[in-house]
Amino acid sequence: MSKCEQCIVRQFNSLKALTKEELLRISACKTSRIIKKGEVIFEEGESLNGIFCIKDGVCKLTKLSANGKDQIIKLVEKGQILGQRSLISDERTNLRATALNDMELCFIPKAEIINDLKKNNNFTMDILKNMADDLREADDVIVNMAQKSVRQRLAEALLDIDENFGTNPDGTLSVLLSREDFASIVGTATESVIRVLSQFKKEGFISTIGKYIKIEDIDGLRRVE
Amino acid sequence: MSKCEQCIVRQFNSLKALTKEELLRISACKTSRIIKKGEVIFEEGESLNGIFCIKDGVCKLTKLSANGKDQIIKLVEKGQILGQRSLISDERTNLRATALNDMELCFIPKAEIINDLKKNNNFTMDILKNMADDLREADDVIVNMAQKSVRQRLAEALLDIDENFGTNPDGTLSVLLSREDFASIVGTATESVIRVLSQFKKEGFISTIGKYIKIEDIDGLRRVE
DNA sequence: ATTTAAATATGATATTTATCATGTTTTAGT
DNA sequence: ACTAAAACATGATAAATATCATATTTAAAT
Repeated sequence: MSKCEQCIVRQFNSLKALTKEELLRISACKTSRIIKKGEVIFEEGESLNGIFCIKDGVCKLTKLSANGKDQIIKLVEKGQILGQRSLISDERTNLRATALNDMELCFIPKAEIINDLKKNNNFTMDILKNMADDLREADDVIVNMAQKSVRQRLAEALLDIDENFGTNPDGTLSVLLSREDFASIVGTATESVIRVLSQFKKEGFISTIGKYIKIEDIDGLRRVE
Repeated sequence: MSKCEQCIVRQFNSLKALTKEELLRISACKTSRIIKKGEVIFEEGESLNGIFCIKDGVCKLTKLSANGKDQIIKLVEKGQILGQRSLISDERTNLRATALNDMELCFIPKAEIINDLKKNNNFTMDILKNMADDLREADDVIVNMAQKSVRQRLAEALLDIDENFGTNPDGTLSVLLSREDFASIVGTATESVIRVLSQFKKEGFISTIGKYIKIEDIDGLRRVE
């Protein structure tokens, strides 16, 4: 089993605020898991009892709507932590996490880390900062959902993925999403996504290489009204 | 100037986690403000440098969209705290706060309370819990915006206000919002709100007394599809 | 009290988006 | 390599919602 102290991934999340001693203890009790693409990491309404540190891969966090459709609330990638809220309260998760590609996760039981949250103020403050950021992002999403068209939201989703998850060597977006996934981010019908993507292609904003999407005119996408 | 130690309002927010000594110090440095209906408490993008404890009244938190329309993200009432995020980071506010009725606020400078955040773990944990709750709520709003119709969202907005802000003695909703405010919560055009409210009236779900709305058939509203 | 402005209301119409139908392409499994 | 299933694509149409126009009512200001 690899050691947390030497794990690079930790630098990208709140665990960086832990002391060497705290890390050693966590390293000793953590368990590693391999999750295949499409597999569910945890279900909506599940009790987590710990946090996941994403060593590799990307997953989607979704919430089931009353109409039976899934809504993607957030994409989470390597370096980030899942299930922070399980540390704060005993509530169940409000989202389901599903792997978008093969993933490697480390699970740290709540019991082993809850004391650090209480005693290491740097750690707590870092988690607070993360939550504050998440909250600000959520506010932006709400405004976009409420005020922008499907076309605009899809353009922004593409830009967002480009900015936050980067591209492959050939310039295609590194996170591979189905049209249905895009629909679930944008909050629209799959057919609408397909139509708008076709338009974007005709307008020269994007191109496709196999299933992958490549942004060809980033300023064009930004200007979409 | 009234004293924080004796203030009932404090019981409803994170300040309840402070010790007697901490409260005394805060009480000595806080300033009280009266805000008239319609006045702006703080602007989007402002540096706050402290938190507001709402002693009386209700305000709306809005974000200006690219299309020039305001989106109401949240209503905040007596007992709650505004500007928690200013304690966590030095970032500017991402929302504007506007009084919906006459308000009484206490302002506590960041410098006086930031040490409590670092030293009093109960206080920090309570703020963390609040943020976690806000985040879960925001997730719900995102799903509703993305997946539900204007009719459903307006019905839920009415139910939400009824549940969280209560009613006047005559049964009308105690928070008075304009049709434009409702539009800004639901994320639709003012005319659409007016039309749907008229429908709800015809269907017997609500009635109006002057400008005030009264829910007549709460289960009917809940069943709106 | 009178005027003015703002909020509410409603109709007509345009635009956006969803839904249904159907066909094609791609992927996965044997 | 072949078959079934899933994903993608596109047209036709329906439904939801926005926009524009125009009254009417209510509130605010002098």
